[in-house]
Amino acid sequence: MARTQGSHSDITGPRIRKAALGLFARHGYAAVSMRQIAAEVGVQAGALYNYTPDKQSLLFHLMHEHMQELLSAYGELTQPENAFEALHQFVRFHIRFHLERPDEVFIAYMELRNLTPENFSEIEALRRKYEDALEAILRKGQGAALFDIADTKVATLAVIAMLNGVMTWYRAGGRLSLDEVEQNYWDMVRRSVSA
Amino acid sequence: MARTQGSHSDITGPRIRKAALGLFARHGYAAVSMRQIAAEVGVQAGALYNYTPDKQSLLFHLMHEHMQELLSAYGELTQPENAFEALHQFVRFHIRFHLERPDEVFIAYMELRNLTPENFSEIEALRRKYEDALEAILRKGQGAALFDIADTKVATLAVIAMLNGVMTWYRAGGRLSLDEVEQNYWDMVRRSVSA
DNA sequence: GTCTATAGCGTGATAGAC
DNA sequence: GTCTATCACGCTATAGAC
Repeated sequence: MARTQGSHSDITGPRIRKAALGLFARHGYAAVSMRQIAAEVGVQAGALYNYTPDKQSLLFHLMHEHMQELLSAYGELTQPENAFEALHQFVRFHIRFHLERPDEVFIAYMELRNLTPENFSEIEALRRKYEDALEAILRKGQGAALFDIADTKVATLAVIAMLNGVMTWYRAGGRLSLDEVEQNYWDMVRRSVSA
Repeated sequence: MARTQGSHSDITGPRIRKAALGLFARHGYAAVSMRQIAAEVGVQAGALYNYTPDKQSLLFHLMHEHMQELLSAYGELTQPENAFEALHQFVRFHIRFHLERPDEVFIAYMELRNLTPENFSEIEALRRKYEDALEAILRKGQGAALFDIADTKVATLAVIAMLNGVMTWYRAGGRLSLDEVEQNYWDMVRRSVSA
């Protein structure tokens, strides 16, 4: 399987990131060595440094790309005028997007402390932008008397935390279908903020 | 500060666990060395092995003790007959207990993958017992028509996930008092499951 | 019970051949 | 672009003096 010689600039890079993604998610950034990543790709450890200046950049790249994709995917949705519908769309989007990327999500939440301070700030800013999108919906619905929320910031974080919980237990092919899961969470989120 | 000789069997053990707790919470189990823990306690690395057979046992001990305390503290509460009141008590207990032990909670959630399979199973069983306590409340309230829940298992995990979210942002002395935080979350939890 | 010293190994990253 | 070889260092855990 693994070639021992030759040029693969176009495919080795993605394969390294994919291997790092899986290993970081499974064992944690600090517990994974560059040699392990190289072995999974089928190259020697030194070859990795043709694609990343260091291990930290590998982690940052994965997290940054994930957050950018999250924001751009959500940004492409057309926002319903009605805040109630907008919240419904957010809930469905959040669950579906995150369940499709378990490794990326896991890393984005668990490995924040292994980023350098500069890298941490950058990722944190992106995460904040996503939270702000939800908070804007809650504020709008509160203004329209659709919602009854004591504190929109707390509610924003509570809703996201509740939705993130689905990652810890949902497995495709389990007792509940994805649609049923979405319906379950939407029922709870809707009622938790409704007037 | 650090003694260089002498006997301290009665105090060094707890100090090691306390140092490990803080370092594991801040930097992660895999990223913390026995030398770092020893330095914080003020002894040499070799001395740690008078108190723990290895690093893994240190982690397991911290997580196991935390889960035991959680279960015993909750078990000491007198359970209200009314499921609505029982849920209210659970929410307040969960928030208060967890906010009092940020390091222990952080480790209990983040370091599960760094446990050996045997140790993982043991911790997981304790966590499951705690979840079962909440699920029993939801089932009881559902039976009494106090709650309207599509799936009690999903609701159990959703409520705990929502409540755990408070750990990521609450800081004593911040904008909201502990009582206000409890009230906010209780409002949301109550409505999310109410008939 | 703590120390010093060290065994045995793994780490991230680099140099130079091909 | 990948290889082999290596540097310089850190790691867990142990041995034996005190």
